[in-house]
Amino acid sequence: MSGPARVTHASTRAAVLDLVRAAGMISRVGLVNATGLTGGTISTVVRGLIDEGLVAETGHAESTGGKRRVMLQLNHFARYAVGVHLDEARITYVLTNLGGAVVARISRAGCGEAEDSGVIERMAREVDALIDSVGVERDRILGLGLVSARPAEHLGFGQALERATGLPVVLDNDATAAAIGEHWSGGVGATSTFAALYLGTGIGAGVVLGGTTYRGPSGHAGEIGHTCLDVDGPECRCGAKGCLEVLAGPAAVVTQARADRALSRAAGLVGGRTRAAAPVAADFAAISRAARRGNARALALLERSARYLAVGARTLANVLDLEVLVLTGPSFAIAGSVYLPVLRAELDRAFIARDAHPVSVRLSPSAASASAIGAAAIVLQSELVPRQAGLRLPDDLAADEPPVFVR
Amino acid sequence: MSGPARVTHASTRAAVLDLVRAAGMISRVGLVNATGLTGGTISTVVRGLIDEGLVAETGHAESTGGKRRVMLQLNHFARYAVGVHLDEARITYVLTNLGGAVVARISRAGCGEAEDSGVIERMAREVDALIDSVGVERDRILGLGLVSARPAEHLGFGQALERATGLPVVLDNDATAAAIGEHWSGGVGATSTFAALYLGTGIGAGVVLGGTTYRGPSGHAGEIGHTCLDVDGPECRCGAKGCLEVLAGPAAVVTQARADRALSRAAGLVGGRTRAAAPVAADFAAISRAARRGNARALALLERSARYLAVGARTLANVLDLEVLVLTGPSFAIAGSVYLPVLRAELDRAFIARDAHPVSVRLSPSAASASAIGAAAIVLQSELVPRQAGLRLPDDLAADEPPVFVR
DNA sequence: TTTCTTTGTTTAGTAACTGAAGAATCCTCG
DNA sequence: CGAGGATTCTTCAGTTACTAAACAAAGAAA
Repeated sequence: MSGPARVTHASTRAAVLDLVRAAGMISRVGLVNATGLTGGTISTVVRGLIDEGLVAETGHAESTGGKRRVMLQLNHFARYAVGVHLDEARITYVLTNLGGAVVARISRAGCGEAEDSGVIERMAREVDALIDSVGVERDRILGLGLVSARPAEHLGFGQALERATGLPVVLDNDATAAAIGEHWSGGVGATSTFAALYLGTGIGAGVVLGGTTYRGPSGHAGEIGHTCLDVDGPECRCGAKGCLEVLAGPAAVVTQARADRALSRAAGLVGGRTRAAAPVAADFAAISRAARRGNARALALLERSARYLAVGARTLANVLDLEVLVLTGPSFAIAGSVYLPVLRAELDRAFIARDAHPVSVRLSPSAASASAIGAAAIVLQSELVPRQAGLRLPDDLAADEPPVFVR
Repeated sequence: MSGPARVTHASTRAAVLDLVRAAGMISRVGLVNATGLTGGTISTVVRGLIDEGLVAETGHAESTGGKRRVMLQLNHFARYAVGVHLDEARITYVLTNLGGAVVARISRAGCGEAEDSGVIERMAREVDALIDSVGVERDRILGLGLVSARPAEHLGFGQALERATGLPVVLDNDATAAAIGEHWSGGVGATSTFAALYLGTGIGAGVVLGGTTYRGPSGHAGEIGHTCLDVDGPECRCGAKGCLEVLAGPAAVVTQARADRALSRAAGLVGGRTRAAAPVAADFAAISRAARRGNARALALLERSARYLAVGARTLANVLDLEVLVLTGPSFAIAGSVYLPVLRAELDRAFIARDAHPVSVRLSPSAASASAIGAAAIVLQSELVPRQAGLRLPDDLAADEPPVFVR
C-alpha cells in the first residue's frame, strides 16, 4: 500500500455522501452505524471526500466517555448546479449550492412553444448571467437540470442547450423535480416514502418511495390529475369523465370564477374566456388574494377545489402508503393556506393505513420555485449520488438468444 | 488459487438464478449479455448453481457459426415451498416446485378467527399431509409462506406455525403474494411494472415496480379498495364516501342482488342479510353462474361493478404508470370473463400515458389459488433471490449521534 | 499519574470481480 | 477428411473494495 489515497467503490462513496447530506451533520462513527460498513472503510471514504472538497470537518461533538467525535458536514459551496424550469408562461433559472440552497435566481417571460435557435441562445446568455452574478467558477458547476411538464418533447432542446452552455444537461418532469428538491433539501427523511403534490396550472405529483425516486417505465408515474372522482362528471380531454383536474384544478377554479360576474369584478379577473396558461395563473392568484381579503365566494371556490384535491390526495396516499405529502408549486405557494388544513383533515380522517402511521402533510417552504430548485437537485443527485448501476436486466431476454432450440 | 469452487457474492448468484428463472431457458452467453458480467464470472457462478442442483444443462441451441451454446434451465424439482392462504372462510395449502408450479394442493374450511393451539396443530398436520402426499424430502422444502388480508395480525400465529412445522415461515399480504406469484411464474417480464388486482370478498392490489415488489413503509401499498369514485357516494367503513369497495366490491354486488327478489330466486342466493365472507363468496359465485346462464339482471350487476372497477384500475395505472394489470383472486376466477373486456376497454380508452405504452390487461391462469401459490413464491424469492441488503439507511440518523453539538 | 473508554487510522488478508489467454466445440470449404 | 475460422466456455493472475484486528490518539474517571 505505497500509493496515495485508495479509490473507493462509487456506490459506497455516493451512499456516504448522501448520508452526510441527509443528516446535515454526522460523525464517522455515525456513518459506521448508518451504513454497516467498518470504521476502516469509512475512514478511507471520508478522507477521499475531504480531499475532493465535498465534505469538511466542522468541530466536535461532546464526549460520551472517550475521544470526542469529529463532526462532518457537506461543504455546501464546493459545487453548484443550475436548475431551469420551462413553464408554459415563464422560464425560471436558479443556481443552487450542494445543499440545494438558492444562491442566484432569474425569472423571465416564457418562450411560448417556439424552440428556434434564438431561444436557445437567449437561454444560454441568461444562464451565463446567472452564474456571473455570483462569480462562481464554471468548473465548479456540475450541470444543468431542465424540467417541464412534458420533458419528452424537449429532448432536442436539451441537447442544443448542452452545446450552447457547455454544461451537461439532464431532463425531467417538473413534479418529479419538485419531489427530488424536497428530498435533497432534507425536509423529509432519507428513506421516507412521500409525494410532492405539484399544483401549477395542472395537477401532478412527484413520487419518492423509500428514498428512491419512482418515475415509472415511461416517466408518467404520479399522474394524479386524471384520478376519477365522479364517474358521471364533466368530460376531460383525457377521454374520461370527472377527472380531478376538470373538477378542481386551478384552470377549473378560474373558469368557475370567471362565470361569476360579481366575483370577477371583485377579484379583478383579466382572463376573459382564454384557457392560456399565463392568464389562468394570474387569475388564480387574483382569486387567492380575494379570498385572503375575505371574499366569501372566492374562498368557497378554493375550498371546493381543496376538498376534491384532498380526496385525490387520499387515493394517492392509499395506493402508495405515503408517510409524507408535500404541497408545492406556484398555486400552492399562493393558496396553500386554504388547501393545507383541508388536505390534513381528510388524511387524518380517512387514510386507510392511519392506524399504522399518519400522513404528514406539509407546505413546501419554497413552493413558488420548487421545480427549478428541484431541477438543480436532480443534477446534484445524478452527479453525486448516481443510483448503483448494478446489473442490467433487459426486458427481452429472448433477443440475446438464438431463435431455435435443438434437442 | 488452489482451493475448490470459489464462492460467489450472494446478490450476483441471486441475480443469475433469477434471470435463469425469468428466461425459462438461457445460455451462459445470454447471461453475460443480460448481466453485464464477464464470461469468467458467469462460468463460476453457473458452476456453483449446477453443483447445488438448482440449475441444469438441458441441451444445446443451434450454432451461430461456432460452438453451440449450452442451454441452462431451472431444475424445477430441486427445491419446494409451501404456500398457505388464510382466507376469512377457507385455508388453502399448496406445495409448489421452484418454478412456482403446484405439485400438491389441499383446501379446508377456515378456522374463523380462532387462533388457539388446536388450529396450529391441525394446520401443521395438514402441511405434513400435503408434503407426504407427493413424497418430497423435508430438507428440500425451503419454507412456508403464510398470507392473509391482514398479515400483521398473524405474527404470533406465524411463529407458532414455525415451531409446529419446523419450516421457516414468512408472512405477507395476500394481494402482494398474488403479484409475486404472477411475477415468479413468468407471465410478466422480469423488469416489468405491474399490479395484480385481487378480487376476493374485498378489493386489493399487489404492486411490482420495475421487477421489485413494492409494499410501502407499513405494508399497505396497493390499497385500491378505498379509492373514491363518488365524493357524494354511500358511506364506507373507512370513514370516506363513495369508495370503490362500497360501490363495486363483491360484497356490494351481492347486497344489490339480494335486494332483487327475482334475481335472488333465479340465482338461488342463500345469504339472506349476512355480510359474512363465506355466504358472500357463495352468492357472488351464484350471481356469476346466473349471468353465464344468460340472466340479464345478474349480468347487469356484474357489468356495473366492472365499470366502477375499471375506473379504479385506471387510477391505479395512471398513478403507477403500469405496463401490465393481472386480474386474479377467487372472484375474478369466477367472473373474470365479464370484467376483463370492460377493464381492457377503459384502459385502452383513457389511460393517460397510452401514447407512450399500452396497459396489457390479463386474466391470471391460476386466479382461484393465486394467493396460496404466491405465498409459496414469496418463500422461493426470499430464499433464492434475497434483495441485496446493501447499505442500511436508518430513518433516524440523529439517534446514532450524541445529542449536543460543541463549537 | 494510571487506567479505561471511545474515536479514528493503518495494514494485512480476502472475496468477488475483470481481462486475457487458452481449450473445446462446431461449421465451412478445399 | 482436415485445415481454419467462429464461437463458447474455462482458467488464472491481477485488481478492487471491502473486513478484521492491531494500533494510535484523545478525553474521562480514579
